[in-house]
Amino acid sequence: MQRPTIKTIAQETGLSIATVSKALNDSPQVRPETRAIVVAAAERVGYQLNMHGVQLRTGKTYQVAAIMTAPGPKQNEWEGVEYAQLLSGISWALEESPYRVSLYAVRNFEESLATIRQIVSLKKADGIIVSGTRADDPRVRIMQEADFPFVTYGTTIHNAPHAYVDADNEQMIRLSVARLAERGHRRIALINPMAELSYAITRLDAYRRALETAGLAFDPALVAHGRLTPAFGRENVLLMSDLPDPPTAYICANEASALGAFSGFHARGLVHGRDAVINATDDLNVSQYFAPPITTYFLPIHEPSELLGSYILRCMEGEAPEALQTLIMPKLIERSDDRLSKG
Amino acid sequence: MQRPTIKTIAQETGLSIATVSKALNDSPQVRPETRAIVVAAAERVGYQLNMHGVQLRTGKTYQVAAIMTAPGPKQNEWEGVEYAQLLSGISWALEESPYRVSLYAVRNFEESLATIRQIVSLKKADGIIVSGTRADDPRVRIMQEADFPFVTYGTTIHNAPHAYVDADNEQMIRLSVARLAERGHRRIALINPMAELSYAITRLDAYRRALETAGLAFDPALVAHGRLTPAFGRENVLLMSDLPDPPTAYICANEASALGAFSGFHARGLVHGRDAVINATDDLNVSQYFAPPITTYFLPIHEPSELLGSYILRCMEGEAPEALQTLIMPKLIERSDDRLSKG
DNA sequence: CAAACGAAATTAAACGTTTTTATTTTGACA
DNA sequence: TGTCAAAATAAAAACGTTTAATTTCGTTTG
Repeated sequence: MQRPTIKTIAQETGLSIATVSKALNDSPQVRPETRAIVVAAAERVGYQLNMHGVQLRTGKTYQVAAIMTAPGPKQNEWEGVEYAQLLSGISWALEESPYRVSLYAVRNFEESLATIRQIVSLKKADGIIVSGTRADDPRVRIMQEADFPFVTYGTTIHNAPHAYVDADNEQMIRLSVARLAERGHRRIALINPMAELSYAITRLDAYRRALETAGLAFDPALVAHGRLTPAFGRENVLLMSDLPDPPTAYICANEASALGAFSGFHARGLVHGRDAVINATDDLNVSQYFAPPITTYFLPIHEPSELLGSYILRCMEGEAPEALQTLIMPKLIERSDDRLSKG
Repeated sequence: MQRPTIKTIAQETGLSIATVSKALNDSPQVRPETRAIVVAAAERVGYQLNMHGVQLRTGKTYQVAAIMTAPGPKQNEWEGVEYAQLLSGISWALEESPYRVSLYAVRNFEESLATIRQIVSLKKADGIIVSGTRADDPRVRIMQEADFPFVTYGTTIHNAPHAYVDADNEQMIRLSVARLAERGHRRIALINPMAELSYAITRLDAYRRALETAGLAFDPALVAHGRLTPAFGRENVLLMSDLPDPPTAYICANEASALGAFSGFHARGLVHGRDAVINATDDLNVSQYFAPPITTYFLPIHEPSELLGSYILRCMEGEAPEALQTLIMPKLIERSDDRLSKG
């Protein structure tokens, strides 16, 4: 037996396929009694909407493109990004809707740009979710110019507003620096993501201002930008601990780099809490298992990701982007005193 | 201007849409010269195939469903699964093909079963990639009975053969146990994934046989099954180190649980290399940043994932599943001696 | 009571392909 | 030059849906 279509229901009920279609779409043009008959018949024959027909007719794809920038196969370094959680959060937010998440894995920024250009021009999706934004992001410009629905995970400085979700990096760094300064730290290192990323800039700005507020000098030697791998964290601890006036605190942008920082401590014979401390900001919450556990600003990844999903839905429905902007403040989890016990 | 279709090309060339379609699909029914004209015209007008038309006409979806079982939003525990890499590997393998990866995030086994049932019965995809297989896996049975193309990441015991990719868990555990036994360990703990998972069984079997070969007794108290979170690793070190005859070696199924095991060492005052050692088997390769780094069987995730992608392609093309089965042997990376230096 | 109206249904066209069937063209051969 | 088969192209139908245009029919209205 063939899969039932609206034609099947039409025959079944003696109505025309147009009426059936309208009935199933809750059109006001069809009488409630008729609708009931149609719905009953649909139920009876086990009708399921065939998306291909809809897609061809309406031009809608019912796909949300998730652009995922994952490093190429050659790089086996862990970056501590829980893309899985991010993607499932989005996917779950779309669960009740007819939309599906279509994955576009790209290797780098240029590829993501090309991919987005293609999706937009060929309408391969109805909406796009993009992460790893740059301050001035050409991808955002492309989508804005095409009036294409999109949400970014991360902010930008574009003048035209767009939907975004992000952690409140500014506040997080500000409080983080203030807290360490309070505890007597005068040399605070910032392990930051790649310099071109929007949140790297936000964090750096906040860092500089917070230092100023605390009356501390800014030293470029205490700031590092790069891919947030353990290797990067380790490397910078090795480098910075050799400075004449080494840092007594490291603010790592994620837990992967924090883990690497620990490895650097180990290599240099530094003891956490005596020689220096490590703080992290992340969404993985794995740092509670470090030895010792460290203080972290923690943002459960499902929060921003579900928000991304619901925002892209609302965005595709035409809602104004101004209403779809959220900065989430991660929660401070203090796992160590973070005062140096010189002894 | 409208997006060009084959109709546009037909007008442009004066040919019929049928000929254009055939020409573009390399049909032998069309003269090479004609094909050249069509291709040139297509190029000129910037023609791009509209998938919706194809999908409606052919019934093919050009989607590969990737079933991803991610724990619900309530569980923030890291499980050290690099789904991102897995998904991108698959996605890259499909890059040259017309297929896209469509993501189906599910919360648990039951949901994955229901999802697969739906995909199969409603033909929502042309192929399925499923991970986390059970020994006797009802999802596999459903797909087999429906003659639906699929590849599993993980083995099963189904009699009918199917395409799969997996790490060679049997050999890995066998060698791992033998290596530790050689180094004088008589009490070797196995931190295993959830008992119902196929690879848990494979590993347990291999473990028992390897113990026997080494002349060591099997002690159920040294085996734990559960979700491979850091919490699980920690918990089991706390438990097992309290045994009258505690283990001197822990084989952790992934690096997340190994990290947790370290945390357990820390809590109990155990020193790695003196009181006990930790080994891991994983695809993350983050254990080189542990303090101290530990010995690991390492399988770069892009290998199995790209294989999954190419296998599902070949499977959808009708290739026999027997030809699409691979066990990959992870590489041993010795980062510590793993002999106990009692002292 | 006929005309006009409005609600609710139907008809028909369209979305862009592929594919089956029909038709035309071509070239070989008698 | 005419015939015929083979080759190349064209015509038409179909996939499942939505929607604009049209028809039907009962009700209101002047």
